[in-house]
Amino acid sequence: MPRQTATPSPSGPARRRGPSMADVAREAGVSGQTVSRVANGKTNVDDATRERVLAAMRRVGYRPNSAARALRNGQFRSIGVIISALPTFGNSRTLDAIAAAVVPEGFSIILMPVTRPTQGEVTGAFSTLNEQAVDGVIILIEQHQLDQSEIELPHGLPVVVIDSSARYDYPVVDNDQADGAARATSHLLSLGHATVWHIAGPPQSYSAERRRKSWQATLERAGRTVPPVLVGDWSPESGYQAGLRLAADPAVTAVFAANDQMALGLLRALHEKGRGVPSEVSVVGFDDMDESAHFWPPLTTIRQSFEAVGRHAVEALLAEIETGTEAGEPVLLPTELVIRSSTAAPPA
Amino acid sequence: MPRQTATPSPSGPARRRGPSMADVAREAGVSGQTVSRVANGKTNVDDATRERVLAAMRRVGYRPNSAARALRNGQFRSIGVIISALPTFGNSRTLDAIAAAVVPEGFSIILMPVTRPTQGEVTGAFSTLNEQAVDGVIILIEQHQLDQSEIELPHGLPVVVIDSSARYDYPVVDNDQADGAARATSHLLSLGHATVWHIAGPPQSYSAERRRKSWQATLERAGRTVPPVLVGDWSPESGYQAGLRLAADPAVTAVFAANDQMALGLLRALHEKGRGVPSEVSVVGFDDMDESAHFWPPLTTIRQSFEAVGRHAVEALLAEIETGTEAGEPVLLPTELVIRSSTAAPPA
DNA sequence: CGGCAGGATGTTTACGTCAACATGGACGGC
DNA sequence: GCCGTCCATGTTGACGTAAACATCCTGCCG
Repeated sequence: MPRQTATPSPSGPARRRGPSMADVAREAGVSGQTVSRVANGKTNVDDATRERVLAAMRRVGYRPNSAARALRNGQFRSIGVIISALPTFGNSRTLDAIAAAVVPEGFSIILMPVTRPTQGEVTGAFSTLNEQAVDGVIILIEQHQLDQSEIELPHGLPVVVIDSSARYDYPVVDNDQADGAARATSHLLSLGHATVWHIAGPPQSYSAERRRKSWQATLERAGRTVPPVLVGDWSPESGYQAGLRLAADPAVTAVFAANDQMALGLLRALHEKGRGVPSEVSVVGFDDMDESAHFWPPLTTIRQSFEAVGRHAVEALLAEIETGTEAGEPVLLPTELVIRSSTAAPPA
Repeated sequence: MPRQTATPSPSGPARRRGPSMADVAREAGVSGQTVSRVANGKTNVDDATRERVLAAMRRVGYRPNSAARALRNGQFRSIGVIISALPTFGNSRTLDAIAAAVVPEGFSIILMPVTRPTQGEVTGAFSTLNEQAVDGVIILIEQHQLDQSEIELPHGLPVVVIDSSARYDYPVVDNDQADGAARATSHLLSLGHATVWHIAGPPQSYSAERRRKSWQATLERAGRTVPPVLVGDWSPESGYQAGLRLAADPAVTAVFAANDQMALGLLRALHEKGRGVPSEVSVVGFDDMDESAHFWPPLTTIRQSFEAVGRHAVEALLAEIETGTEAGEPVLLPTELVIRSSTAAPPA
């Protein structure tokens, strides 16, 4: 067998390009332009011709090349979602809502995960943003994470932020954290509790801070003493640790946890220490996860609508892409108190 | 002020195209090709020239146009993920792992959510697949959902499936469902329980079926009676309903729930009926959610590594894209039994 | 029956990038 | 000192699509 001479054909990935409009045009005996017209549903094409082209498309297995289309039209019909902590309850819900809202508009979602910039590597979001590939961006990470990352938003790129932080220069959509925390606190107060303890989220989180401040303001407005804050990190484990301390204090009769996961850890701590819920201690969470209705006892909590947040964010972003002008006022979606079995009047 | 005459400028969305290589080239006083070479990190460029080009890029705010690149190279450097039920624990975890694995390779993730084909609308995945926009696809939905959807995979598109179903013609990556269910069942048996009840997932789900069969086989191999199966739908509520029935039967001392969420509902039912866990009834789940360690009592469960699944899926897909040949054998990842406090020996 | 409107279809061109080839200058070997 | 090499850089063209413009045909009006 003779030594194989260098083949001129591209050796590597065997990049078979699919059939193009020209192929369809040849097959149907029309010009490429007519194929384009059919592909785009233009009306000024004879029915017979249209049928012929459609048949040819099917025969050769034509699929429009989105890259060529994007190049030609100067539009990608896709939006990026900068996200970290994707598997988080709220984030995955919101992402799902964004995806659902975007599909009917004919846009695609490009995921731009923010990874820790390990040893100077560029983060995913950064490298993707560094090239033109999306028509707009929805930011689903908290302010402090964005600050830490080396991401710089390209000038002129439409952006919508999902967060409550006031520091952003971009349109913002979020649930009304303050509203929810006030509802939770008021609910416990109205049951007759003298005051309400609080397990807060991490202080870097704007949402956590917002909930904490609103809890505090609600207590002060009612003229109650404000107990010291316990600080968690959203995780069940941190709720458990805080709960262990709370359970040891007989004065504690009502606790508002800044999310349902910490509430879960708290419940476990109370059970372990033999404190009855809600007979001795009432607990309110925040989020209303699927699981919360089946915690033991079923958790009273604040429901926020991640679906609505996702929908509004997409709406605002698409409007900005369309018109080139930023949406005006921030959007704050109301929350809802869901009363289940973890709250009751304090022991007599 | 005179009536404004029709401006020749494009009225609509004010589609400002960003600066292109030509702009950078003009600014730097070099040819477009040299800009291209710099942008792609080619070595055969004089250092001084490179610096000049880099500076020009920064000055004009150049970002490469990925559409033009994709068109030119015949490659999109992006992979699609066909997904339904994104907010689900396992799916969001897997998606995150996929995204993380894909970024270092310089690929992007395009989300292709499967929406119910309401009144003949095309689903997201379908419409996206219908055009060339990705180099490969990872399918993260179950066989029966794919069958129901009107999705047809384009011929020749590299595909990897995350599922255990044997019916696929594509490379498959998944956790070893049978392995996990066998571990769970054996664990309970080894504690001294006469037999093990089972709350199964929906029968359309291949994973659910696989777990059920393995549970049954394990019992039979040990010569135990096989109790009737209770069928749930993965939700905590369905676990609760099944649990209500189980709690009423004093013969029940050990239950294997096909996922942690149903186990949660089961726990609630047992508490409500006053049956002690694990003193009277032992419970094992499947998944090892973040929350499971803080259920009451902390749940013994089967941990599966969604991270590994995502990594392997990406690896297989990229290899297929690269070489054009399908990966060979299905990959089954082992599971792990995590023993916590919801299991113990049966009451004497 | 000339002329003209309007619809169907074809031709040209540009979108931004990069492989392939072309050019031109510096340097080393003989 | 001549020629061949190698390297930096420039020029050309093609990827697939669709807007803009050109052409041709049909049919209707005066």
